Amino acid sequence: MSRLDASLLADLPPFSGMSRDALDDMLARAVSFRSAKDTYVFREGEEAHSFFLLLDGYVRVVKVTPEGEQVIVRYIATGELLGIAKAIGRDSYPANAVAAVDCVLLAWPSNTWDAIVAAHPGFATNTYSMVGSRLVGTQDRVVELATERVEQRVANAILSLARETGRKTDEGILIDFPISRQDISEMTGTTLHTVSRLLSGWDSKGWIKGGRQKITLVEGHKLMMVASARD
Amino acid sequence: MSRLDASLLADLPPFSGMSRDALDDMLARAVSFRSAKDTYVFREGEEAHSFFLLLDGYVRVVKVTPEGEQVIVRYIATGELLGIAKAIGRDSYPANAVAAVDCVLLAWPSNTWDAIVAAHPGFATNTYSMVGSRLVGTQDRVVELATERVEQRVANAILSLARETGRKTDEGILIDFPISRQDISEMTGTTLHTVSRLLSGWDSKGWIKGGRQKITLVEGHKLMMVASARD
DNA sequence: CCGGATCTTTGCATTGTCGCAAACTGGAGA
DNA sequence: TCTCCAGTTTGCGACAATGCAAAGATCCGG
Repeated sequence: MSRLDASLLADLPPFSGMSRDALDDMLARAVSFRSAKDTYVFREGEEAHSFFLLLDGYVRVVKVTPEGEQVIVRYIATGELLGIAKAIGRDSYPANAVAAVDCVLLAWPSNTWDAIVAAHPGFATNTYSMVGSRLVGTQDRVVELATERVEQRVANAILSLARETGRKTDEGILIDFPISRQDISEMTGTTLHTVSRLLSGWDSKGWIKGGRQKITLVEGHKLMMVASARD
Repeated sequence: MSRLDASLLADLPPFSGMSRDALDDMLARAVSFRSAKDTYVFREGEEAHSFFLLLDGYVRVVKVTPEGEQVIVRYIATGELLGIAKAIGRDSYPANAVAAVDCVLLAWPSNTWDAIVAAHPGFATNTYSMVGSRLVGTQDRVVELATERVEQRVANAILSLARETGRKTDEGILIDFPISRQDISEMTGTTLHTVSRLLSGWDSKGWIKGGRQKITLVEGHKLMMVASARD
């Protein structure tokens, strides 16, 4: 396994404002590991033994209903924390985390949380404000689901994915991990059929470029019009 | 204004595990005030000058969309904290807070947050785990909106309200603040018409007892059947 | 390079929910 | 007590979105 260096962490939001020594200390307490595409990083209900930093890749956070329907709660991008149940006073994970691509992660045992927070108050502050952002973001999602139509929600989902995880190509902004119509439907509370109809419509207008588990945003402003249209 | 005693706080979740001296200290930093029914405790976007404890009453947390539609994010019950923007690294409130009935609150200036947290780590821990619960609860709400039908969501909303704020009467469990069909629709992402149809249907079956801004849950298990019906 | 699994597209019938309109009702204030 | 108004109920037509079904496209492994 390769040596890890504090400079890997220095630029990541969870560690902003922390000294090099502090980063070394954090790193010394962590274990690095890989998670292959489509394998679980952790599962809902499982005891929260660790919390994680995603060093490379993308992770899907998924909830499953009693009826077996899946809902994608969020995507975790490279550089973000996940599984921080202990930080919010829970001792089991509230959702499943699945690698959307081959991933590299750092793991800290949950029982080191208190010591880490005590030693690195800046890390604690960063983490709590991230939790706050997620709460606010999730509330916005509730508002969206409660008030907008499917078409608008799907447009918003694609715009968000492009913004947060987009990679520039010569055709437009490509969502840089495999994402199916089914995934989009699980993000927006609809069916893969409806998503497919919408995307193929936008594709034929040249606003996006679709493909198998692939979406390229070509004309973002057109989708923004769709997302905010009164009707 | 009446004298406040630390015993008022001792039994409330935000202060659990804190010493009498600590409670006195918290209380000494706070200001008590009243908020009449339908007045704002704070508004979305406003600078988060204070955070609050609801000593008596109920507060509605509401978001408004650009199109002017309202969404009720949550109800705050007696004994809960609200407006803790500073705790999660925000300097403005992310939603509106409106008194659902005449309320009594305590307010702490936001700039005392750091000092309070430093002096009372137990309070900080309690607060962060409350934020965590709200995040998990809000995520569950996303799952519900994404997968369940209106009928189930309305049933769930009533069951939750009855559980969290219900008062036992001879007819059943009464939601003990004025709540309109419109309010229920703004909690569940539907229209007051649809809510009215559902409630009057359940009323005629004897499962609930409706009234003007009033709902009494009579046969909770029947609503639970509705809430979890496959179809 | 072929076969099969997976993902996507599309047509059609069905329906849950909305939007509009109008009538009804109960309670607060004059 | 009467009046008025906010809140509630209900009918009906419209439509967005679903569910089902089948065909088409794309990729991966042998």
